[in-house]
Amino acid sequence: MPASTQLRSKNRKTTIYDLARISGTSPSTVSAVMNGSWRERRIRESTALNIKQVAAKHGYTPNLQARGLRKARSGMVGMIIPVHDNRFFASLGQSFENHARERDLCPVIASTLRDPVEEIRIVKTLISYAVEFLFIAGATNPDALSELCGAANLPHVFVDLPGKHAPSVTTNNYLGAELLTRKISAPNKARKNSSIKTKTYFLGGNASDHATAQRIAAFTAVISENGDKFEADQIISCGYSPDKAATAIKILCDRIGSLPSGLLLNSLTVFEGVMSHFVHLPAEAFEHSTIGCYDYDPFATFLKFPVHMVRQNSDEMIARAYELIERKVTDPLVIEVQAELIPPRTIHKGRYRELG
Amino acid sequence: MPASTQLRSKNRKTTIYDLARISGTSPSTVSAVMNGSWRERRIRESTALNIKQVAAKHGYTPNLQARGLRKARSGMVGMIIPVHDNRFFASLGQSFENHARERDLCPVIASTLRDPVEEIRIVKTLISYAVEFLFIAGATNPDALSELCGAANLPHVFVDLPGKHAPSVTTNNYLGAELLTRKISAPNKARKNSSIKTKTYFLGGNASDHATAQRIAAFTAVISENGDKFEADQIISCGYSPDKAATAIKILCDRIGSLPSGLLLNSLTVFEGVMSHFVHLPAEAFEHSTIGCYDYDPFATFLKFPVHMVRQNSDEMIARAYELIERKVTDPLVIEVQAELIPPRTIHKGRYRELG
DNA sequence: ATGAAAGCGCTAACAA
DNA sequence: TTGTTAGCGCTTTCAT
Repeated sequence: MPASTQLRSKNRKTTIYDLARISGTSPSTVSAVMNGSWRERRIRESTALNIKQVAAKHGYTPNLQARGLRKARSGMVGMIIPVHDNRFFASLGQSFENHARERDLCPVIASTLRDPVEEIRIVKTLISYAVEFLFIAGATNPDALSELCGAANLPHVFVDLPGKHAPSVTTNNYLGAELLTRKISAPNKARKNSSIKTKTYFLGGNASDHATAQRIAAFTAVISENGDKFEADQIISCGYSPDKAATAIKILCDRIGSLPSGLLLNSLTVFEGVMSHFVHLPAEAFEHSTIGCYDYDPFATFLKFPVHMVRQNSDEMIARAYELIERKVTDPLVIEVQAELIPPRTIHKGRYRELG
Repeated sequence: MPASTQLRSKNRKTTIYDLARISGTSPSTVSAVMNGSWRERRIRESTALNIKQVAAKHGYTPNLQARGLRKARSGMVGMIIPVHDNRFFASLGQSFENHARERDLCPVIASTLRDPVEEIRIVKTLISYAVEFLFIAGATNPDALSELCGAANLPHVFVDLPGKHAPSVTTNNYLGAELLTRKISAPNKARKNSSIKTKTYFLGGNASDHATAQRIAAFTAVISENGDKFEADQIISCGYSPDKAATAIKILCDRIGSLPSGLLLNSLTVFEGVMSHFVHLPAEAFEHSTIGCYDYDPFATFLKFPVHMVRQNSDEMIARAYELIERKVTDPLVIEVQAELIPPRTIHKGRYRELG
């Protein structure tokens, strides 16, 4: 076939120049029509309509990289989370995305697997893609990330784990843990004068991480205010992995000869590990024990023994984070969102009701 | 301050031109150094080193939009899923991301909320951002998406729910449901001659969706092969919402006067809804009933009554999908990945063991 | 071993 | 009401 009638390469996508040529107009007119600014450019309705039809017919899609390059804003917004495969972070991600779409932004969610090196690499990548702002959830090294963002002039807010150099939205860990500890230690008071041991334990997490530290503070405060003596061995920070938790609970049970009267599990993964030990215990073992978990899984509220859970309000956290961004807040203030206590719904205990 | 010494606007980011000026070299040299192609361009090691230092000092980050525009490939890869907040899809997302990072690609995961219109909008957006390929999980309208991708010359593979115009990786729904149905209907045979009702029910999902259809086919096949008569009322497709499931199970229990002897729940959300009814039932109600669920939650395996679960192998599904992309497969072949049967680990029934 | 210059597709002055 | 044109920051021949 002669060069003059050669078809455009099957692989090259239609551009505004093609559309301009085909519709007998100019690239800038097409541009205005395609990006919706044609009314204020006073382009005739008929022209716009025609161009739109041509565009549809040729399956035109705008090149957002080119647009982003030119406008120096990409239309993308970023969020980093430790993992997708976790109820809490998945909810945060879902909320982030819903809010982004309401604003016609393209959400990009990346997971860091809690690796500080990867975390930095990912933030650099997002900066390179010119995301317009960044939410940072569960950062391992908030300050380093703030520095990166600062250099790139990138507005950012911390979620869940706070940072010192940008605004943060966190759960009110202290209050949540306080309420939870009351639930699991309250029954102890009742049998204060009985022969039953009344010691309550906190299991899981790293005492050095901010959220855990706050929860431990609340835990010890509640224990102490009962007049009970608080001992250091009541805190067992064995990390978050199910395996570590399984080992830790086994050792504890062996040592004290029974389940503790109260047990606060610091995450679902910890709970999962603990369950793999519980499976070996007889039903009676749970009679004088109350379990609480800081985090929520619907099925965990339906176990044989009552479990008090805390559900974080991920949607409100994200809503607040957007507010901070939109108000252009950059001071390192911390907004605390309240978590919700979910009562046990243990089956075979009569009607569905709050046991706590 | 005189214009000549004016500092660059705090807001403008450093470019290769700045770096070239500062290091006394040229943009193309800087470009080669920054994108790693400097060895084959035979740039002196010392030059490269110097440029790298200058870049680091000025906090340079490449503009990936510009690079993408120029190279006509963005370095991003896309995946759409119905929701983030779901164990299975979250796992798929996590695997997708891990594999992408291994290949130095930037993963973009977007959720459609099972809305066909949103689904199309999102794919168009990803096309506009020039993602290099697309994984489509749980599509509501696979064919429309294939058409879009085809027009944009975008390689894509379907995951979970297959498409007709591109390769797919699905779970072997038939086999999974077959195994599961055997588990929950096997006990019935044992009491074949007793007075206990032996009817087994399938609850949840939409009979029209591909995965559910396959599972129902397996379910009916297993039921029938026992010589039991199969009746249409044994399939209750009430959708996926917990509320609908709660209502459906209540109606069923009221109608037959007890729990069915076997019950296959088609998703975790369905199971969740069913639980909110179970909570009203006495312990004895479960004695002659076996429950199975197509999907997995660790805590659901620890309930008072035994629950057989199916866990889909999300990581292998994603690995296969990458293989298809990398082999440039475009034929609509379907690869089936096998799901795993997870036995109950009900507590208070003796040692941790497989009950099934 | 390095530099100059064209151009990726788009937007936004500025012209007309 | 519409067209012309100069870049956005980068890669990539082609020179040197």
